[in-house]
Amino acid sequence: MTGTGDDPGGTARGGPQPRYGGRPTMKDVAARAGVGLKTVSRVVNGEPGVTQDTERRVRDAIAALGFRRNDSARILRKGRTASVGLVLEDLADPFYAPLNRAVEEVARAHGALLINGSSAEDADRERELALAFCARRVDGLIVIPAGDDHRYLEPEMAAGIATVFADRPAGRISADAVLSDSFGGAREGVAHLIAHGHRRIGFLGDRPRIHTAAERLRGYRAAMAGAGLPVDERWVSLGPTGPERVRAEAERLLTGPEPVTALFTGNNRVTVTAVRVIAGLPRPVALVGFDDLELADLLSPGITVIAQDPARLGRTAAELLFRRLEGAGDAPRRVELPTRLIPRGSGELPPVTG
Amino acid sequence: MTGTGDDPGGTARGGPQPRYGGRPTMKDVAARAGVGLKTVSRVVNGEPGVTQDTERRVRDAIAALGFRRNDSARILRKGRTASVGLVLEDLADPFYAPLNRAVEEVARAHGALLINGSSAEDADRERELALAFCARRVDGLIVIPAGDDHRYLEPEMAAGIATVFADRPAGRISADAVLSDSFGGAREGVAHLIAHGHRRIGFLGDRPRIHTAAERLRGYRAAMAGAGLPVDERWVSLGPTGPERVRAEAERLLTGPEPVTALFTGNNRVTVTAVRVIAGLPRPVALVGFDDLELADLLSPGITVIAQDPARLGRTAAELLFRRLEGAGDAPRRVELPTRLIPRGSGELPPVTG
DNA sequence: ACCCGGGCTGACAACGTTGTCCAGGCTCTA
DNA sequence: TAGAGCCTGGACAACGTTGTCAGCCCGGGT
Repeated sequence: MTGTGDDPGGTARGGPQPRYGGRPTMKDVAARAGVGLKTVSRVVNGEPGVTQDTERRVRDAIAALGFRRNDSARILRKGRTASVGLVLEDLADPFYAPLNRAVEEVARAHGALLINGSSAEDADRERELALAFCARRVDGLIVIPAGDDHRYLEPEMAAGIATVFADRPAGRISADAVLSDSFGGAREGVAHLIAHGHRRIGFLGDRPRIHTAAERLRGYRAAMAGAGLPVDERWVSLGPTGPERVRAEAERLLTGPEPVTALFTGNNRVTVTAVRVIAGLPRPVALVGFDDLELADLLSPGITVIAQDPARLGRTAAELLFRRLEGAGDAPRRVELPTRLIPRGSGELPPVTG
Repeated sequence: MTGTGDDPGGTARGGPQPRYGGRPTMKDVAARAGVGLKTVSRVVNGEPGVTQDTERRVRDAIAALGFRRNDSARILRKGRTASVGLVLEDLADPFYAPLNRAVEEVARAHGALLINGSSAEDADRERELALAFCARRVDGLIVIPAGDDHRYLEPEMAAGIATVFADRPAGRISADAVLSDSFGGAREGVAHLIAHGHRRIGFLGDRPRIHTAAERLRGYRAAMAGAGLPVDERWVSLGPTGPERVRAEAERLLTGPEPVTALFTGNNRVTVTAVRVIAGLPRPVALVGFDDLELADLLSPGITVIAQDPARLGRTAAELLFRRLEGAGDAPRRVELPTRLIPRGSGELPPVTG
C-alpha cells in the first residue's frame, strides 16, 4: 500500500508533504503554520518582532516538516558566503595538514566554513581549484602557490575576493603573503653543520622554481660562503622529491671517491628518504633537515631539524585574511615567520670519511 | 597592438562598469555583447545553438568585464551543488589527513568540491558541522562520528543527502559504513605478542564509547581468552589519549611489583607516547601499536604495528557515496576493510621482567 | 469619537542563473 | 512562390531566501 513507487510522500508521516522531489521551503512552513513567508524568515534568523505564540507555531511547523534553511538561496541573496577557500599542495602532507587545521580553526572562529583542495604541485590544478572557489564566491582565498603566475586571480581580487598567499609568495602580482624564513633557516642549519667541523656538505632540495626551495638553496650557499668554503656543484641536487630520485641522489653524494660528510635536506619528504639511505650505510653521516618530523627525537641519533611552525603559518595567514575581510585596506603585507633550529644529535655528528 | 585593442582589458578601467559594489552578471555581459541573457548562458555552458560570430562577441564581453559565473545562483537553480562534505575528527591527524585526501581525489574525479571540518571528537561540533554542510546542500556527506547518536541526520538523509559513515559506524540509525577490522586487527596484534612468549600484556586505548576503541579492546580480550590467559583489569587503561594521561598510565603498567612485559596500544597517538615512555626505561618492552607511523621502521627496534589503510578507507567511503548519488538504492551496506600486521622488531621482543 | 504611534505581519521585488517556450529568419522542397 | 522545417536568439518564470515597505490592530491621548 505504501508503495515507494507512486507515493510521493515517501519518507514521513501524513501531513501536507510539499513538492515531490525536494525539501520543504519557508513557503511550505509558512503555509503549514498559517503565517506569512517573511515571518518564517524572521523566526529562522532570530529577528525581533514576532510574538511568542506565532514563533511557537512556526517552530512546530519547522520541526514537523524537517525544514532547514537553504543556504544557497541565502548566499545568493546576501552576497556573502561565509566561507573561505584554501588551495594547498597536498591535504595529506604532514606539513600542510596542521596548516589546514589552523586555517579551519580561524575560519570557524569567524563563523566561516572551509573549502579546500590539493593542487598536487600542479599550476593548472591550482588555478582550476582557486577559480572554482571563486565561482562559489568564497569570501576569501588562501593559496599555497604551485604555479608562479597568479595574474589569473587579479579580476577576482579586484572584484572583492580577499586573497592571502601562504608558504610561498604570489607570482607576478602584488598580494599579501605569509612565509617562513627559508633563507635564514637554511643558512642557520648549514652553519650548524659547519660549526661541527663539516666542509663537504651536500644539499638535497626541491625544484628551484619553487620559491622556498630556491631560498633554502640560497641559504646553503650563503652559509658556505660565509665560512669561506667552496661549493662543488656536484654536491647540490635539485629536483622532484619522490623517494626514487632522492634516494639515488643521496647515494650519489654519499659514495664515490670524495663523498660529502654531511647532508642538508630541503624539506620533510627529502629528509625521510635521506634518513633511510643513511641508515643503510656503515658510517655515520651528519644531517640537518628542513621541517620537523614526528618521532624525529626517538631515532638514534635524533634528527636535527630547522623547524617551521605550519600551524602558525596557517593561523597567521587566516587572521590576515579575515582582517582584510573586515575592511583593512592597506598595502599588501609580507609577513615572515622565524624558524627554529632543534639540535637532536644528527647535526652534531663529526665528519667521518670513508 | 594585440587583438584586445583599446578595450578595457582585465580589471577596472573605463567602460560600462556595472553595478558599483558587485561583479558583472550575465545580464551585463548580454548588454555589452548586444545579445540576450540566455545566449550568454548558452555560451558559458557550451550549449549548442549559438553561431560562431555571436559566440565570439559574447566571449569578448566576458573577457572585457572579467565575468565569472556565480555558482551560488547556478546551484540554487539546478538543485545540485556538486560538493560533498566531510566531517572528521582532526584534519591535522596523520591518520585522517590521507583519508581526507583520498575523499578529495574521488570527489574531484566526479567533478565535486570538498568541504570539510574537524569535530575535535566533540559530538555537538560534529552535529553542527554536518548540519551546516546540509544547509549548504552538499550532495553527499561522509561522517567520521564523534557522537553516538545520529538521528539528527535522518531528515537530511530522507531529503536526499546521501550519507556514508567512515571509520566508525553510525549511532542509532541505519546507514552505510566503511570500517577497518578493529577487532580482528587487535586480536592479531595481541596474539602476535602472545606468540612471542608474553603473558602479561597491557592495553592502552581510547574511551570505550568510541566504537573502534571498544572493538580493539574486544580483540585484546579475545586474543587473551583464546590463549587461555587471564586478564588483570589493572592492565587495561581506557581514556582520553592526551600525552599526559597516556604517559602516566604507561608508567603505571610498566612499573611496580608485577609490571606487564608488553603493551598493545590502541591508536597512533597512544603509540607515540608509549614509545617515548619505553625509550626512557632501562629494560626493553615489547610493543604492538594499532595504526602505522611514519618512520616506524627507522626506530630501533622498529615498531610493529597493525596497519590500517586510511586512504583506502576514504576512497572506499567516497566511492560508495558517489554510487549512492548515482542512484544505487539498495540497503545500507557495511564494508569492513582488513588490517595488516607489520612486524618490525618491537613486537618480537621476548618478555623481560625487572 | 478621533487620531496617533508602536508592535506585528505579510506582499512583493530582488539576488543571478537555467529551463521552457515562442518568434523570426533562413533553407529546402513541391 | 508558398509551406514546412530548422536554426538562432530572446522573453519570462522559477529556484528559496532576505530587504523594503505598507497595512493592520490595539491602546492611549485629545
